[in-house]
Amino acid sequence: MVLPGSILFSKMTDSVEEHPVEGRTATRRGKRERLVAAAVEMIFRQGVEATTLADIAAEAGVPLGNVYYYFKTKNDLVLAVIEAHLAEARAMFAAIDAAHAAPVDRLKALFGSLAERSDLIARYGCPHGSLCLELDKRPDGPGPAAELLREGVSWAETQFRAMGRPDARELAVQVIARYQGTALLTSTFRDASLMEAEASRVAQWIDTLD
Amino acid sequence: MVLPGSILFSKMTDSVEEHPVEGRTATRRGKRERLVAAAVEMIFRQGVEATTLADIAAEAGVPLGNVYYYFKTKNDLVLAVIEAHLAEARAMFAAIDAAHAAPVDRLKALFGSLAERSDLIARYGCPHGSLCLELDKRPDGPGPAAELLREGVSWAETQFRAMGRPDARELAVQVIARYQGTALLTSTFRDASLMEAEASRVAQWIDTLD
DNA sequence: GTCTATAGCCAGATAGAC
DNA sequence: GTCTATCTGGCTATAGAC
Repeated sequence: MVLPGSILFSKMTDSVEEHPVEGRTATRRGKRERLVAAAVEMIFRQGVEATTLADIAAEAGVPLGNVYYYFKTKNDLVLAVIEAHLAEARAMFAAIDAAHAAPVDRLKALFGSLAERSDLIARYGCPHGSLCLELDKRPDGPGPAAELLREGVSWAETQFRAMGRPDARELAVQVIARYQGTALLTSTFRDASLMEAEASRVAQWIDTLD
Repeated sequence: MVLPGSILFSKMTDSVEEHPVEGRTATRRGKRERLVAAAVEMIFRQGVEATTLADIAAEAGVPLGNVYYYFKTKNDLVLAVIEAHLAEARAMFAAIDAAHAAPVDRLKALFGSLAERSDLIARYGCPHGSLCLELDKRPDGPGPAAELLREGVSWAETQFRAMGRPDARELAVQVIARYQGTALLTSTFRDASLMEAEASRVAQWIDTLD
């Protein structure tokens, strides 16, 4: 099965409008998207604080000053990054739902795709967890970043509930926590096999619940 | 059972030497320790990047410029913070080992004490995981911070091995990953009950392995 | 050993020509 | 809409009096 490429690996296409009725709109969309894609990439690799707007602008091939035409502040750009991750995550869950009817298969498919990314996770960790943890340290809390984890928990809860589990919520929290914790150890120890081993363990565990 | 207070909650005592044979040494030790304690606290709450030396100096009641008498760079101070956490973690494991002979009880004791800290974890997360994740984003990797997780994995591995489990290493990785992942969700959602629920689940799980 | 003042740098953000 | 040049502030780190 092929899942949609994560936003992390496939840069967003600089979609040139197919019918560029108005040149300005086409250009604007392209630059904005490139900036967000560059920000997603750089923040994934370096974290929010360590990534400068100059880094992002350079990666996107946009002059620094021009960034402020699209985003009033750095934080606005970070919010756009979170939105992009959210949209990507939702697309992935939708694709899994479309490809598999049984909740058991859906849950296994999720961990299968995570295992496929184990190399990237070993290098940079899970982008959702990283964002939540870093933004959580801010005075105003994680804010919208928390949605990144909530989305996964909700989706998993739906699957467990469809399996007839009354403890669906708890199981969903557990399965996401196991993934996030494994991602942390996988990246800290730079050992992709940890995530792969966890994926197969989760698959077995899911079967015992069915 | 009472475990030694974590470095996170009990500030290091500004130990005035009981026999201050030499005034200078006593003062120096006190200031250095206060700086490390303040750094541990501020970095736990705000993260490494967001914490300035001015923050730390103010918290410790030391003039900013004086910090450089004790630490050549900010990074040196961060290393001292990691060392302090390591020492604290080792002390905690030693205390558990001393209080319980059976590995099953030792593992349960660990999660019991983590559950007791659930409120603090709900606010700021696990300091070890936070440090690993943030420093992992640096060009040179997590460096010595990885020891923080390795220490826990090694200790857990020893317990599982004493239980006669040939898969002790894998089990140790799993149990630490479960804790770290739960800590992330606990702090992101500001819900201490997640950690408490996980602690009792782990206790049950440990029993099934015995 | 201690502390004040400040140097030097680099980030986010803005002004304004084009 | 685009881009260069620059302002402003805050941070790490140092100089040097005491």
